[in-house]
Amino acid sequence: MTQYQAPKGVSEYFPPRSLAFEWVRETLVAPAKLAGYNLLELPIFEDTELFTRGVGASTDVVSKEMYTFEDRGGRSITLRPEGTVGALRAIIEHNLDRASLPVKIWYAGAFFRAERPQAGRYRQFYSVGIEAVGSDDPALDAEVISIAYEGFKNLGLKKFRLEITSLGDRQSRAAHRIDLLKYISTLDLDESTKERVKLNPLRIFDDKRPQVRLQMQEAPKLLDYLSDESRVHFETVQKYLQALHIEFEINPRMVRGLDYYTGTTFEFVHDLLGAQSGIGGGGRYDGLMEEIGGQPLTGIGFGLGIDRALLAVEAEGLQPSTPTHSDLYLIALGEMAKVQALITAQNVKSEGISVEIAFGEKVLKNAMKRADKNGAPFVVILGDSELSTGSVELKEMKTGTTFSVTLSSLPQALRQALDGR
RNA sequence: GUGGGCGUAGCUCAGCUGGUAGAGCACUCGGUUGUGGUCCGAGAUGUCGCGGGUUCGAGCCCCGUCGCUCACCCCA
Repeated sequence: MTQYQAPKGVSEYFPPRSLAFEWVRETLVAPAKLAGYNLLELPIFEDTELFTRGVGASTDVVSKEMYTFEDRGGRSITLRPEGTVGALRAIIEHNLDRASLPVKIWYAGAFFRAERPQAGRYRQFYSVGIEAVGSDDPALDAEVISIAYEGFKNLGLKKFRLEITSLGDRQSRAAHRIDLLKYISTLDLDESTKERVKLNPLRIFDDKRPQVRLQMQEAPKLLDYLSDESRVHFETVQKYLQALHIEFEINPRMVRGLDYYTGTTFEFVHDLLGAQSGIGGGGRYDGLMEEIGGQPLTGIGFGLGIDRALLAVEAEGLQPSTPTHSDLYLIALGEMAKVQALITAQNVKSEGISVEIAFGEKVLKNAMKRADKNGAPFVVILGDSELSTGSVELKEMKTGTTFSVTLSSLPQALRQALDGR
């Protein structure tokens, strides 16, 4: 065993898998950019209170999963467990919500939760998120959902589902809560579950244990308590999704782990991932801006798990579209040739062609083997004869054919050859 | 925080009822001078996670410990 190991439960990506990770991240971000969302680069830590206020003290995330520490000034700092609250804080702090609404931003990066790791669950994980603040138009809900949907679809994923529900507005939930508590009080539950119910009775819908699920079969569902306004909003969102040919199922038992969600709420689940099947989720948060000191603006957003999306991609046997090799492999024989190789590589790269130089190779045969392993479609050898004539053989590895080009015209010749393949 | 499984070469793993370690892949070199893929040959590689115990002797048995992993709780 090596002396130093990465901290427990972190996900690390190195070649070649890091290329797939990068591709997943960019693919998930792309639809947001196309819809006019712009980058918001955020700190990875915030004042602890921001999360306890925003995410909600009753949540597991806040009550037992935060990486919290004291900085040198005695302030309580927490590594961000999710992205929405920090994004809204930045929007408020920098008055981004004074411009035309809705404010539409995206972000990507690491998040932290101090949980016991398992398949698809890490202590440091990566998400892509978007937030749209300042509009309660149901069309915005549909857009946000469609952006996530397009991202997963563009990865090539097939075996994922979209589940949606509405958590209603304040009135809807107050009415439901009374009946739900009444129902729950008749159930036979263990102590820790009763405690959870006290904090947020909706949580019990998420319990996976059969003895609890069974008892919850007949529980009153929030969807049946929606106010007229909430119900119309939810129905309109559904209508839009249908128009976009985005398939979904309504899951009245869906509960999100964060307290701020209201109204439209959704989750993307993948069928091949085991216990941690959620690859993304989000929803409206109509009281959150005010909660953390901003204007009373409504908003909606999502977080998509890059780690889990990558696992899903691999589970479906999909390949990233980005190649792991360079366009050209450049072999230099001798000291003089090495200088020329560096210069040639510079010229080739200026044409936007990727090139790798064979470093430290003395034997041509071995250099060729390496070229083959690299997978580059073209190879050029630079030796004494090439230096004296100023012309090189450009070899296409797949066919084994070579053609002679002058060093100065190599970038253009390569461009042609690559385009012609 | 609770429970199950597992820790042997860079990777995937084998190692029978205890006798101080092996395979495949990968890697390095070679199969006559500057041309790869296949094939053949040669080579390097391990404190068998760590500590203790039982034993003449432990990779194998016992205890502890650390780590990884899967699941529960919960979530991306």
